Amino acid sequence: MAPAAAGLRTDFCGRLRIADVGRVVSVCGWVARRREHGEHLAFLDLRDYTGILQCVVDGAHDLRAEYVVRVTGTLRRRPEGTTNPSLETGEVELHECTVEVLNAADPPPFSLDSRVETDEIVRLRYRYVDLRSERMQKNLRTRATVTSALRQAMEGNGFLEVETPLLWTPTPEGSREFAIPSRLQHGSFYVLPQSPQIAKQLSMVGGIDRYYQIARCLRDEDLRADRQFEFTQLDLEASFVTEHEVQAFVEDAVARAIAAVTGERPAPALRLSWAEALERYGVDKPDVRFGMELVDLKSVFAETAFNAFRSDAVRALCFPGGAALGRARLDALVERAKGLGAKGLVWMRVVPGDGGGLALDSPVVKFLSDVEQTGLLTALDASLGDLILAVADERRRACEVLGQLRIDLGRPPVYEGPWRLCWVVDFPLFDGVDDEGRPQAAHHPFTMPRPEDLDRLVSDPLSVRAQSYDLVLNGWELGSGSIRIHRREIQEQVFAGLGITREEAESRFGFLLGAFRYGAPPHGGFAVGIDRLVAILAGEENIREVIAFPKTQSGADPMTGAPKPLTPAHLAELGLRVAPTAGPNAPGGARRG
RNA sequence: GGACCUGUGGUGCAGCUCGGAGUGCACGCCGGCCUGUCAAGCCGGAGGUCGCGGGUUCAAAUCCCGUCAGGUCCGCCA
Repeated sequence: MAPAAAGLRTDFCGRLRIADVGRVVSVCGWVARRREHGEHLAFLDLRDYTGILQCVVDGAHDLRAEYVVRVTGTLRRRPEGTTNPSLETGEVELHECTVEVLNAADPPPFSLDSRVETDEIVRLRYRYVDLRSERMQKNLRTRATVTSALRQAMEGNGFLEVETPLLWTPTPEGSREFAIPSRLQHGSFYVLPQSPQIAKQLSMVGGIDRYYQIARCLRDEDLRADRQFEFTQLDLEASFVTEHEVQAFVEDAVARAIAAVTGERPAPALRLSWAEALERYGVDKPDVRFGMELVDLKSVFAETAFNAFRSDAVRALCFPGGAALGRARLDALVERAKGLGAKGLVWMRVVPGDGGGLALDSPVVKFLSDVEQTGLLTALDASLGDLILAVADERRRACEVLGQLRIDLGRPPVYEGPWRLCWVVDFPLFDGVDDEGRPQAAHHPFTMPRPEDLDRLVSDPLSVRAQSYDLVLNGWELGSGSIRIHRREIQEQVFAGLGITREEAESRFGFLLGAFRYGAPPHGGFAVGIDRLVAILAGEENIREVIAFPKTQSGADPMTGAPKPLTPAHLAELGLRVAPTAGPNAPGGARRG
């Protein structure tokens, strides 16, 4: 819990209470605010990470915001009528104070007051100041609470923490890797690991049995609100387990982390197959906190005369209260659907009908029979004032477009509880084909197919299901995992399915395939995105808010100025020459300061 | 690679549609007054290449083009 104060101070600002009245205490911190009342009275709000304490000081002190000071005085109960219920220390104050300025400070570049939302680039440029804010203090402490709970859970389940290399070997395929030039072998490179995937599998061959690591992963892909170049995963792998045991370990760890922050263990995770998630929610990371599920209307429109609905599939959803949307808003929805790849979008308002029933208001209603209209309303369980959105298209596209519209229209902020964990299982082994018609690995090429689907690996690869699974929290993908292939002949079949030749496989993953000859146990694992988990628990929609020193969307660090050009001497030492077309970072190129 | 939004004293905003003197608000900053405040209060003051470049115009923060930076998203993230 709270550490004992030591060194220059006897106490922390935010922890002093009525019970401490009469004690002579020393506190240290930053000047949060001062209120001066002439030459001989001023109030000084002193801030450390625990909170704020009011100190009554002689007005003659030259104290400014963010000065670092040590205050020694006697704690007393505040005079009648001057308590401040909005402070945890609001019943007490420090008086007869001696103030030592440990360090003066320039005025801060922005207010640390939580009421003012400062532009993020300013906060990032002066991140060391921003970190003093209540928000960042709380977020980083939430993060530490989460990682601590995850470690405890993993160790409680017998997992061994093992570190894996940051300087790894290129394994083309997958996400783009950051390259590190070798000084000792010019022209050769390490890469930073996009995850410790292969290393942890090798640890299983090595008899570690249960491995975990709070691991930094690095991917040179474009950044997003929920994606940074470098991010942190709870990475784990276990031997002699089925996917159910892996999921139980993961769910226990995540539930404990949630409980450590919220005080409450979440309900057990739902389980959905990938196919069911797509059918009901139109995405592979369903947000099951709200309804608006997708409905199959194919049977309603089996014989329809409406050409647009004579399609491979007709899916719809019902947006409660959406009939109030104006025409401009509806047109925007149609455009959104087209932007997502749909041929079109049909909207229908549910309005009062003759004789007290329900009717549809839509440009296409004249093409629909009475039976179809009734069937539609029944299938969607629509009520007066709702808006029905329908897409007719190829099945998967219809589902995916409506799934996105469902999120656009109905989704609460990610951090709004309840915490609804959801396993999505039975992913396909391959997901579509590449430009040359070869199947693409949906997860990664070491994922074990379902045994009953093995015989279709060559004849019908796209129908093969994998022993892989994702964990979803409130519509955010928290992580994914799988049972791995541990037998060489299955691995070769999957490589064959992916169009990877024996020679290619040997050059890319030869060391892994070699290892598998020497007694690889059945094994599987998972990785949990800690930044995302913490962001949700901290009530943030952006993982930058739970990372001490994040990068901007263009991959820059406004505080340090990284990335920067290397000196010619440094480049020469690494045996590198920057191509003249490399842009502003090239030697001699323009570069802002 | 693409779409959309944003850029105005240190900070947060208004001004931009419909061009007319850097005009305004709040916080902060500097100076003065003030012995119970807590977003203290009162008085005075300083502080601006309106992101940058070009164009249109008698005249541009405002209209047009380009560019840079930040954000959200698509592509991308096995």
